[in-house]
Amino acid sequence: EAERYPEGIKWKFLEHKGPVFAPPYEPLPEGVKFYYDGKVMKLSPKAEEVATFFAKMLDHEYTTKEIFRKNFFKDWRKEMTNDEKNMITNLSKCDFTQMSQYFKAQSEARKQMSKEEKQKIKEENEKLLKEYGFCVMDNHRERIANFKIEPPGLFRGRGNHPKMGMLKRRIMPEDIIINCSKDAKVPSPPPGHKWKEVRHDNKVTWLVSWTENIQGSIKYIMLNPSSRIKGEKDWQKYETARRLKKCVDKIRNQYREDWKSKEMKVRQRAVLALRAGNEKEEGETADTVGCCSLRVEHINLHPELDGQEYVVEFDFPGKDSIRYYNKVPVEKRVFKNLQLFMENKQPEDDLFDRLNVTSKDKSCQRIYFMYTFLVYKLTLLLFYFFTADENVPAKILSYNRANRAVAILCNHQRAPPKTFEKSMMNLQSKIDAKKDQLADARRDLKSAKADAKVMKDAKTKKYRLEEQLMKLEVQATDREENKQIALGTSKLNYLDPRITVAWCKKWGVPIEKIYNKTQREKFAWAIDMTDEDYEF
DNA sequence: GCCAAGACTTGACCGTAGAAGG
DNA sequence: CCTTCTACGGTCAAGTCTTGGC
Repeated sequence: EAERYPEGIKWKFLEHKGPVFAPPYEPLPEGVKFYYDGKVMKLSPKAEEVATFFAKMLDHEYTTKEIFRKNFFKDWRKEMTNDEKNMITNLSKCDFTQMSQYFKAQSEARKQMSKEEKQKIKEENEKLLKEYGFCVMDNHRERIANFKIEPPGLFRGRGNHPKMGMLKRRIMPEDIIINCSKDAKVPSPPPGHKWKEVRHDNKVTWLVSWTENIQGSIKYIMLNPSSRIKGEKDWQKYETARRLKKCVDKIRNQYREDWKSKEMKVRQRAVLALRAGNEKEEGETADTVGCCSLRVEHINLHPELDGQEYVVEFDFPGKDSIRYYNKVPVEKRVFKNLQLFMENKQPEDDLFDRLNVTSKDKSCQRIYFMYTFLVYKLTLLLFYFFTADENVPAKILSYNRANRAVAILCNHQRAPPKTFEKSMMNLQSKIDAKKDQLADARRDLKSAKADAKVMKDAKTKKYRLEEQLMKLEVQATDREENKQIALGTSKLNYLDPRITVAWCKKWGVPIEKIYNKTQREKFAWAIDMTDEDYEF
């Protein structure tokens, strides 16, 4: 309901306190020794700090990887004095165990702190949040998402990242660009320091930015998802998806026609159907692909497989190097086209070689709406799975099942929780105990026939136990089905929250059962505007 | 018109507060 | 009340998509 701004203008007034910097390095106590080639060695403060980054990760698999060790050692040497450089020439001769043990002891001590000490820390955090965690954007006090600057450490790329282990340097005020409005009070840099720049750009949403040294990319401090500026954008996303709903059939018919096109490029575009997977700089990042950047080696074609015709077998590393493996039956025309695209190519050649994903080719534009399409498709899918069970736990199960169907489609997997089996067994024994109780209650009820009051009590008890048992059983089903599925991403990013809100209202499910506090804050706009007849 | 830089969204992972269980 | 477990939220890497400068 707030005033709309002209195209591109994101705000008129913006004031904040600037970022919170990582705490300065605290040198190790005298007693904690570092050994090189079996001999004690006192490191210079800079070299010591970088050494502690490695020591802190000693138990992690990263420190066994060759690329990680090589990158770390190279960057570590840059921080050493000449003497240290001459002395320390082999990482394998470095002994970080005392450092590592010291940090473990510290974290143990933190756990053992008294209630009062923990309370004190909590209060300090709250104070910091209160002071730096909010800004004023136009007429609202808004929560900032990440007001703390990322501390220095070793870069942890995912998958086979060529830069893993490199030193992520400490960010100083001199690296920081502050963005605020001209009429706002400019945050003051820490004493003795200056900001790199103060600018007043209301065509962007960020408050603070800096350039990180690993990829040379820019990092930002922005607002929380609960903020107006994020909420409006989110809302807009779902509105675009709703508009897509109106023309999706036309688009589909068009690309089905294009499967027959004389022009290879048009065919490729039509088989691809949507755009995902930008080009990446080789050697700068892990080797992962999206559908535009699929290579011949990532698919296998089976004219027949397990009783199905025209099956495409996908096997490729996707975002975060998560493996995508799936066998998908496709229409004959798609299959034949894929065969054509693979002809006379090497495994490492691009499957869709005629499409330039970065080009502004107008004829390709209509397929350039990856999120929109996902949002559209997934929201419909959620809707499709909704059912109306009579009790609330069963309704929630059915909601989660719908959510799960979406997550599976998106390949949102998770490693089963470490304690999964155990917690499942615990739950099962609770169910068994409940069943025993219920059997007892049923027996009591039978033998209570004579006395009306006793019988009434027994009935209530039986009913209550049945209710509790049902809840436990539903919980067990839900947990079992969710073993390897991560619901968060699809719930937070792809499913129109208004559908969820409408569903909750329609079936009398409290919204807190579906969205936790953070999620309710993020979707406040949807909760406010939606009634039970909302249609996507 | 191209494309690198910039902006913004998505996503896995991890530590821990606080709920649940004993 | 103490211990155990798990959901939550923070963190930051890794994507997508837009913009602006040449």
